Amino acid sequence: MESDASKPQTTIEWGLLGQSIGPRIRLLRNALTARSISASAPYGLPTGSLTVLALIAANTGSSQTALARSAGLNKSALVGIVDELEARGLAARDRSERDRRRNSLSVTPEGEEVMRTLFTAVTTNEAPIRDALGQQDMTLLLSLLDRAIEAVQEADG
Amino acid sequence: MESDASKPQTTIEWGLLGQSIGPRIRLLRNALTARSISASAPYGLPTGSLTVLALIAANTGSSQTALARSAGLNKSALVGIVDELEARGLAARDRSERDRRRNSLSVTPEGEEVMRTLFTAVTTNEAPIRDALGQQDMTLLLSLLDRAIEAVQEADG
DNA sequence: TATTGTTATACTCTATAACTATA
DNA sequence: TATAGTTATAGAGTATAACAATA
Repeated sequence: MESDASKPQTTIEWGLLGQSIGPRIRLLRNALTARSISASAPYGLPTGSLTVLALIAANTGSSQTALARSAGLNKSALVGIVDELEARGLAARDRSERDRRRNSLSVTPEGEEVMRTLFTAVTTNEAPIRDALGQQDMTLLLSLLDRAIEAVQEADG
Repeated sequence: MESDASKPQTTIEWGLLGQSIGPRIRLLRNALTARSISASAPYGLPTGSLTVLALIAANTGSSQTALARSAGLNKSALVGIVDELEARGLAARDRSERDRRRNSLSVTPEGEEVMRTLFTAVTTNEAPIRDALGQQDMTLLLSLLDRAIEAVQEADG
């Protein structure tokens, strides 16, 4: 890790969008995705799979529609992800007894393991941010993001 | 605007990823993109174009490579965006005199106008977030995001 | 040799619309 | 009729690799 004083390291000049959140979110997403792909490629799982896996684990028995809403995804988009998780034996689909239209989702023991392994990759991935912000500001950032998420979800109905 | 007490409106349970920034960024990006598309569709410009336009305006004479780095994009990805902006007469490419490999980018007067029009769309787009956070927390969120961006950019070299 | 911009190409992610099976 | 999940399909966004022009 070299400290390179030759880099200007100026904050990006956003111009008219200086007070807008969109461009920043996009940039961060691109950067994190790029890092995440190289980190999780060995496991052959696409970026969003771990998120879905974690959501299933935290909401066992959830339906796919409910899960899609939590993940901010279209229900169709979720099908393929769950397909893959199921094919790898990481998650299970069971028909709900009470409403046979619904799938009841759960994580398998294998899924739990993979989840934890990938979790360390994510943590490593985000380490630069965590290090730069420190524990306190990181927590603050997360809570502000949660409030932002809540706001857009409410706005979109 | 109805206040609907019937909605549980619980914060999403991220489980293992409760302290991770990635899933939240992804979700916000999806939500904002969806809203942004419906907002800017009348102008026929893809989501990222306004960001690039604003960056060009704020950094007149910038090269494409420099711009790509600022926007967090691959230089190849930027070519198509600039192509479109140029085709619509919103931005101009001129060969740099001092280094004839480089393009010197600038925004046309027409581009300035479109930029301002689209800016109002973006502002409307993000209004729910701004309203929910208030001016102070919004500013705080933006500055934390900027620090996060700086951190990942430095980490990625 | 190294860098800027370009092209060709392919892949990931996500959405829309139409379908089925249940309710 | 309405909802949960599925399929088929299409589109936006982005990256990699190879190339030409210039340094």
